[in-house]
Amino acid sequence: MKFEAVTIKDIAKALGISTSTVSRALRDSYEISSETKQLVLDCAEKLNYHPNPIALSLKERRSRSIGVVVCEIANSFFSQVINGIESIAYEKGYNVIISQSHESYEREIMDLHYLSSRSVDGLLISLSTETNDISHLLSLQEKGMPIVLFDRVSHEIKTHNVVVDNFKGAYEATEHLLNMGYKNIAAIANSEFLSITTERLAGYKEALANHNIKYNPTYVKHCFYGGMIFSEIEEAVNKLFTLKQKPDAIITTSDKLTTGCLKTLMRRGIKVPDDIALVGFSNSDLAELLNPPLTVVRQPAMEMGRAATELLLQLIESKRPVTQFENRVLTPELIIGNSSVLQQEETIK
Amino acid sequence: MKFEAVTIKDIAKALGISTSTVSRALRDSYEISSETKQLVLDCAEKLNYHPNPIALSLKERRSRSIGVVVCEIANSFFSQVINGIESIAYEKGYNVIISQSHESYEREIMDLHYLSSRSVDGLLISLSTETNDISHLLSLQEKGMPIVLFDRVSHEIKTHNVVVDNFKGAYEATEHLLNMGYKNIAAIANSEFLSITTERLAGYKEALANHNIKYNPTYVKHCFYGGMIFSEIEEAVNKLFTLKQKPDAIITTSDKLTTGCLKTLMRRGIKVPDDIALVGFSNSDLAELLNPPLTVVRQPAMEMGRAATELLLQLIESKRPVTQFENRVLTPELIIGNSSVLQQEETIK
DNA sequence: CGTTATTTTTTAAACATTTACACCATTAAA
DNA sequence: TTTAATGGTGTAAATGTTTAAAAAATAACG
Repeated sequence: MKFEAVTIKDIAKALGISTSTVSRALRDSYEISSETKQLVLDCAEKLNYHPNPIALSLKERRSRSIGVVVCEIANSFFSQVINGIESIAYEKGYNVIISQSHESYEREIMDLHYLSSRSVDGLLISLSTETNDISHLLSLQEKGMPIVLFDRVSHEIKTHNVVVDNFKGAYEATEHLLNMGYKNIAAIANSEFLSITTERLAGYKEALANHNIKYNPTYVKHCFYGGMIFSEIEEAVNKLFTLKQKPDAIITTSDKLTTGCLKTLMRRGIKVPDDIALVGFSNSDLAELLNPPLTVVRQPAMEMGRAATELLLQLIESKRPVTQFENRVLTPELIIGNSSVLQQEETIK
Repeated sequence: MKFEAVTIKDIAKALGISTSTVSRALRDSYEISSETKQLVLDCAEKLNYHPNPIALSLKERRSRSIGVVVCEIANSFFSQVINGIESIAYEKGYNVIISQSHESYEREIMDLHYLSSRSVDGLLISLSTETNDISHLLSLQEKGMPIVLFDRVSHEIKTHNVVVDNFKGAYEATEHLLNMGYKNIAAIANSEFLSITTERLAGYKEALANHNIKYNPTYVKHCFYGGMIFSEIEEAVNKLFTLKQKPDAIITTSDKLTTGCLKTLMRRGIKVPDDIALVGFSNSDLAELLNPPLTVVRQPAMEMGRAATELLLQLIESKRPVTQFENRVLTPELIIGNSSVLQQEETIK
């Protein structure tokens, strides 16, 4: 049922020469006379010859493919990152093999096993929420596998990183809320394991401090699965609303948390921003269409995918072992909607 | 820089036996004595042997990977489909190589070339908007490449298809608008080339006919690039609003068109549903959070991906050539929001 | 014409694996 | 005792390609 392709042998046989001559002619080696070259090229053309990438992979011990592990494909942020990855990979003749960890540590390990056994030439990974031990990555790296982390990174592994300035994103979002007159700002954040969580919360705290607002730990709720389990978010919101001093604003630190939080508020009949303001990290194209149009911190996701892939290919194609690693930091963008702007205060600036 | 893996040879050398014995022992061949088997297995374990899939691919002339071509990854519908594809592929030990056509015929051809030269074992494809000639698919199929089409299909190629009941989805959406009292229902649709367009418009027309509303061709606007170019949608909306008899409702036939249309209406300050109602095909998770909560036709995207992959693997793994092809039709779901329900008429039913 | 230098081509090994076939002991049957 | 069958293992070829090394063909030169 498989179509058998034309091989170098077929060309050799057709022309009555050896396969090595054909091989060299095709790669335009200086050792082959130009007549023979032309002959081979014409014949290859005529027979519609295409080199077999698998045989090549076997020979060269490289597959010209890269593995990607994200927690979920169907997520605006990650699908945009993948878009960026794909664009560079396509350009450079690599293919992209994608797998999802579904935020599970176990699944992440299996994915990595799978990808490395499929002999990808390198790996792009954004850690799962459950991952706080990265020895699986370290051992892969030790065996020589080039790895680049993006978004959810770890400083326990020495390699290229691509992240957004999470501190800045959260700082600006929080400051924006403060400028709008909000004083009791709660945060709904991801798992404490994740780099994005600590960095974003740090920005949040710093903004509070700089505006002389005391940091209140009960205002910070963590959703371990980042909203993959919806009840997590409901619970976080509920807890915030049972506090004596209810918050007047919420900042959420990821796409799923942001939309999940809005959903919960809407279902509970809580008006945004009248009852409570909301600002969140989100890469949804629909932020401005939401009710209310959402103030979001938007990450240059596509750019992140592109940068990570470029760095990875650099690692893969480097002749000598790389020891100097780059930590590329992209800039997030605060897009102001109505979810953080009280109607009557809209004139405040 | 590449880590050299343990091979069957290393095991053979370590135990002083031949590679063929090792190979057979590992695949648990009946020809090998159980002592030898145990010896080999233990040794393999100890050396952390993993079979080289590339060598296997070369030998077996199959790569255990499938190629996917969609127009865009960062799109709720397609990312959900990919999620489904990935889940089945993972289960069955195949990997998924994704590429995007970006709605370009030329790019689609290049993608297919690329994937087939990478010797994927089969292809899953949803046609680009520009594709009205599928000879590239036919010639691939002729060479023995198993192909399954989904969502945007063509009846010019005999193979498995997985689609949603587009007629029904559009019919029910239109009928819903009619039931809500709307009479002048416009449609913003994709390229006329696409199967989804004709099927969905057919459902729309049939619903009108069954409610004794005359079909008005000027109410139907096509966006060739399905809203990938935003101005297309603006133009379509503008044209509808310059008609003498302005429509009182719009039905949109795809994700991008739906959100794009809502965006245009919002930017123009047109109130939905007060000024005009809107119902659209969409797989966004955020439909209920939009302003207004959108009435949408939702496709079982994940299910579609799963079904298409199952059918493809069936083709790939079939011993004998398959001649009976299945056209699997899934059922869409109409989710009613507020975008199609006039507030004062909310009681009408 | 014979020798050397140069150009061109072929041979063979390698990449990791599978498998038809051959081989060699045993052991059972004749 | 010979023959045949059986069980276990090794040899070698095959998958498609590259490449070092050997070989052959050609050219140059005295």
